Amino acid sequence: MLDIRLIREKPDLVRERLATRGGDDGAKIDEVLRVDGERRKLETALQHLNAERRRLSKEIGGKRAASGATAELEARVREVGDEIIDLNKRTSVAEEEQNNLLLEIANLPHESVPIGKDPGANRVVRSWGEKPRLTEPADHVALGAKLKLFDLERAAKLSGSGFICFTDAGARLERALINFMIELHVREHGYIEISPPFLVRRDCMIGTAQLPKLEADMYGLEENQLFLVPTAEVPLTNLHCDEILNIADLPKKFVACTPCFRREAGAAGRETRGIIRVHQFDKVELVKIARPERSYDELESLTGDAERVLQLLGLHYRVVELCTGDLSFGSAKTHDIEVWSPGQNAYLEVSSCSDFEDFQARRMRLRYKDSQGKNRFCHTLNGSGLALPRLFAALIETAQQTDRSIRIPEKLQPYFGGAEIRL
RNA sequence: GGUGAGGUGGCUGAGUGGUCGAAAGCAGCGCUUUGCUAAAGCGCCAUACCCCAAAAGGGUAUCGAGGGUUCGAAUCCCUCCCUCACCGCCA
Repeated sequence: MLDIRLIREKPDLVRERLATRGGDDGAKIDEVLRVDGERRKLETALQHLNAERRRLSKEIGGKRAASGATAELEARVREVGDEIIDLNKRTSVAEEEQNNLLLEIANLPHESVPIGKDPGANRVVRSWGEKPRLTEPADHVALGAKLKLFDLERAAKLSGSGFICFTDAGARLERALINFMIELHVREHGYIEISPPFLVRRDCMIGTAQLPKLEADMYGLEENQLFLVPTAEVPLTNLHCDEILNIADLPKKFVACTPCFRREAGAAGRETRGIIRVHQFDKVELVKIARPERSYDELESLTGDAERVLQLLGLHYRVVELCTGDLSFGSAKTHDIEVWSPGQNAYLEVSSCSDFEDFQARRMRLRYKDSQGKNRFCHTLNGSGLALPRLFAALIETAQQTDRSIRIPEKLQPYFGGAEIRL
């Protein structure tokens, strides 16, 4: 969330930056400012009363020690106490109202982010490799069916539409990709491997800003108030919530592979063919907790770490810088990595590398002690490294041979235990 | 699931009704001593918020969370959450 002091001191700047996203968060700024003013008034009055009570209570203590009469004083304190209870309630209500508003206001886009309403204003910053020259390429659905790599019909029997059941060589290929990516990030990029819980508390979901806004997209377990993680970003980023880290320990770099659960409410009919958009998928996720000065350097290197996966697999991709209107709620700047899918004849988003600055850290009270001994909020970043089903689809489509067998990229062969897939 | 113990500052840990935002130690910062390092000595060192144009300064809250008792709560009572130990059950 945004710093209330920034909103107070530079409301116009905040409104202006928020307006570039295209939402109506600007209106919430007026609301927050109103509640903030009210809250502070209440708080000040409350503090005066508390001071009064302390003073009188101490006086009673002194008089009692000197065996003086205190009945009159006690009656006065009782009155003050009643007022305190009342004011306290009103202050808490205002505090909560302010906090709830702040939780619903999006992050400010970084100055370098191109201004624009929709994906049309996104900027391709670079691309790598070339589109493979294939004559009449089969798409992953056809390839998967022919080589029995996954079975969507049977998955639907188990769980309904939007679920994947990888089978045989397909399951092995997915596992090979996971191991390949995790090993790469751990051994060559210096990330610490984590195997986190897949169910998290509501607070965590608020911390990384999936909630309150995106509740309709999340799977939750009502009974015990836990949520299925929509991405490993949630447990990884929250790992150090409520902590004050040592500056020497930054940046912290984590990698984890977890299933990701998403309702995809309202996405019906869009990109839903095959395994491109599903309710559950595996994803290797990269998360960094960084000091603010290094934040944007860390974003560049994180993006590079994710790109490396595609380079080693020989898959053509491009990196797109999202415009202000396409930025997710909490992000200040985002690079999407899009791999080429010959079957769809389109680029598929396989990673979204974002810098949240202190937006998430403030929500989860994630701080570090700077060299002056002052506590400051960390910056948090994350990006997929990479999402499995789309990577899987792009890989088999790109690596297909004219007889519809698949040639496994050389770097992946040791993990897969073979050089090709054919029936 | 049952029983018991416990949750205090960056960490360890004392504190059972007022003068406690909290002893002591560790870590950190500054100074002194020193060829350098080490060691020693001295001092400083929680957070958030509010008031103030700002600085200086002042104030309030916070001892897991919420509620209660009381003139007054880290301290007493209740509820919840979490941790640990043992027992039961189970991959």
